[in-house]
Formats: sequence, C-alpha cells, structure tokens
Amino acid sequence: MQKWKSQVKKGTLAFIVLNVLKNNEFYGYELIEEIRKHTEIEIAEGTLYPLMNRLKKEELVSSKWVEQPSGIPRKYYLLTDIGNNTLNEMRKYWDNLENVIKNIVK
Amino acid sequence: MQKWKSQVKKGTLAFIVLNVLKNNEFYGYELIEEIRKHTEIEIAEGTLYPLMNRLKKEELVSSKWVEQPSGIPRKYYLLTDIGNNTLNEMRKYWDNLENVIKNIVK
DNA sequence: GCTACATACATTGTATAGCTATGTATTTTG
DNA sequence: CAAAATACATAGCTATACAATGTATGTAGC
Repeated sequence: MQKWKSQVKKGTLAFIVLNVLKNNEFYGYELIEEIRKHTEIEIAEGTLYPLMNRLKKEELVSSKWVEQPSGIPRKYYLLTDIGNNTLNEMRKYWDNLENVIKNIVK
Repeated sequence: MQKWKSQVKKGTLAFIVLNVLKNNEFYGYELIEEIRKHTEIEIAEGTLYPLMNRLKKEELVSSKWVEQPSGIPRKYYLLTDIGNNTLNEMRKYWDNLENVIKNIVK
C-alpha cells in the first residue's frame, strides 16, 4: 500500500501544487505545510524542490526571491499563463478520470 | 501533458485493473480492450503484462490458463482475498484523494 | 551557552512503473 | 496470400517520489 500510494502521487502532486498556486503565491516550505494541514497529504522536501524546478523548467510556474527581515530568504512561486492553461487541461483530464473510476468502482 | 498523463497512470492503473477484476475474471488482452472501450484509457501491452506479473507476485491476483478450441490459450486473472482487502484500502485512499482535490480545485 | 527543534533552501542515489519497440505464435479477413 | 487482429511476453528508456544528507538561520528549553 505504501508503495502504491507513492506511485499514485506521481503526477498527482504536480496537479495539486498547480491548483494550490492558482490565484495564490506560496514559497516551497509553505506549500508542504499548507498541503499537509489541509489535506493530510505528506510531501517530502526531497520531492517538492525537484518538482518545483521541473515545473519552472517547463515554464508552468515562475519564482522570485523575497528577502525576510530575519532568516533565510523565501522563493515564492506563481503560475504563468502556460501554467494556467495547462492546469485547465489537467482539470479536464482529472475530471474524466474521476468519473471513469467512479463508474468502475460501482 | 502527455508525460503528465503517463505519470498519473502510475498507481492508477493497478487500482483500475483491480476494480475491474472485482467479481469478474478477465484475461490480459481482454482487460486492455475492456478498459479502452468503457473508459477511453489506453493501456499499452508493454504496461499491462508486467503490471499483472507484479500484482501476481504481490498475491493480489491469481491466474489460470484456459485452453481455447482454437487460438492461443488465455491467462485469466482473478482477485485473491488479499487483493480484495487491498482494493478496499485503495478505495478509501482514492476516495479521500478525490475529495481533497475537489476542495482544492474549488 | 548549549542542545534540540523548526524554518528554508537544495542535491544524490535508489526504486518503481509506464511506454516503445520488438518478438513469438495463431487465427481471421480482405 | 498478405495484412490485421488476437494473445502472450520481455528489454531498455525515461520520469518521479523519497530517504538521506547537506547548508544556513532562528528560536525555545534547560
């Protein structure tokens, strides 16, 4: 089961992150916290940071450093136009998948 | 998107196959056809046969050869008790994931 | 003051799983 | 009789989650 859960996350995490970033800006560490609190989905740091770099390389998100009064500067992420369009396509695909499974489970 | 869809399938396909096999017996080639017709999800042969071998190794399914009056014999798969229990756990997890995403998408 | 923990970034190596390509063999169809 | 469909299978490639590890700063407890 644990192995399976890890596999289900592949692809799903990108979708979740993009959804969370829709209309919001978050920095990496905050994304993990945010998602963990609201959804009980655990994202390892070793998962998130490479994920964000991939999303950036694919130009689905952009980032900017924000200095803090104290502590380590934060790298905030926000959706690009491409990211927004991709997210809409993903939502369609997910919606279909959800229905397909709902019918099979019945 | 194509890359993403492929990633989403990881884990999802095992879940779908186990669901299809609940209360039914299918052979490999038939599973691909069945799922393609009813769901528009394409499963490559190079995906399914290794997948079925994994499920068998994990004792979630068992198989039996059935000779045909003509043609190549078919390997039918059916859920084991372990497979049934695992499927129930998977359903809970999926149900939760679905709701989580539904809330995030809103 | 020192230890532990939390915050915040990042990389390396490993395991897993989907997919293309390829292969074998039989049967059906044009 | 050639092409497509049926039915199995594997090897190699690629992508991604995760544990482990590392750096650096700030805070809380003793």
